[in-house]
Amino acid sequence: MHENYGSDKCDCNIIHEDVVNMVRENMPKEEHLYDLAELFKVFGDTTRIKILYALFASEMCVCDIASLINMTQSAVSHQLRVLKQARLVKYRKDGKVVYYSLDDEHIKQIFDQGLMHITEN
Amino acid sequence: MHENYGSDKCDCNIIHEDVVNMVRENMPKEEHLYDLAELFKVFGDTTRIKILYALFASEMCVCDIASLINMTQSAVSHQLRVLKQARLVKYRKDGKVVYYSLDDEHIKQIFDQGLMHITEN
DNA sequence: GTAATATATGAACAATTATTCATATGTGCA
DNA sequence: TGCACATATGAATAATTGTTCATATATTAC
Repeated sequence: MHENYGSDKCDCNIIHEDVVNMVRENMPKEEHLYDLAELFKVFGDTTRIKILYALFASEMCVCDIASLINMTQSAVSHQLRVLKQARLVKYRKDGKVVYYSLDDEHIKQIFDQGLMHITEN
Repeated sequence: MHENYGSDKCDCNIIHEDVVNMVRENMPKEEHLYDLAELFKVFGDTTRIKILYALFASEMCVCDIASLINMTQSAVSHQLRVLKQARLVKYRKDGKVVYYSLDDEHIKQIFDQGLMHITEN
């Protein structure tokens, strides 16, 4: 917690210095916040969301995923690489076919909470 | 569930039609998946993540937020608008000062799960 | 070997977006 | 009325990114 929150760039006066200091103490590390944003960037694309939801139900090969979500094989392959780099999916090879599956325990809960925000009201 | 998952664009053959059909049945509505991606897009930016984490600790005015995260007042104001449009924050006015606070129950849990993904290993 | 199929990947293009700068709005105070 | 301050906003710019297209790699079957 705390650290690395300067105030060089801000162009206005601090109004409540006590509040700012208190909040600063409770901020997670910059690095964690950066990584968190990077993770959510991965979730911030409809194609990747669809792929992940598909994999909730079953492991699938690239072709089947492309067919399911109606995208080209190339587009799917590019996005699978992003998901793999984010350690969200893993794969196994069987001949020329590559099967992708989920590699994370938290995604489902994150998505469920997200859906609750969307559908509430 | 199910609906709207065609296969016109796919340029390869379905290998496992049974799996594809089963997964298709379990897919949420396209619209929900789109909205979910939109929500995560909002989370997918370090500045907005910082703002939200700050508001976990306390309501804050724009100036204080800018000072805390070391960004210009203008940049913060722009991002607060994005967060407001996503129904993630709300505000109250007191004279010329505008205080922002969280307007959602789920964000914290989403972030906590995200951090668990990041910090595991 | 060759052909066919599944997947991966690099380059290019279009679209989106975060920040900056300048300025507008609105409030309080002298 | 005029000035100072807090915030909002429009336009411009730079950077990022998703898809497409062409092509490379790898495996199977003949």
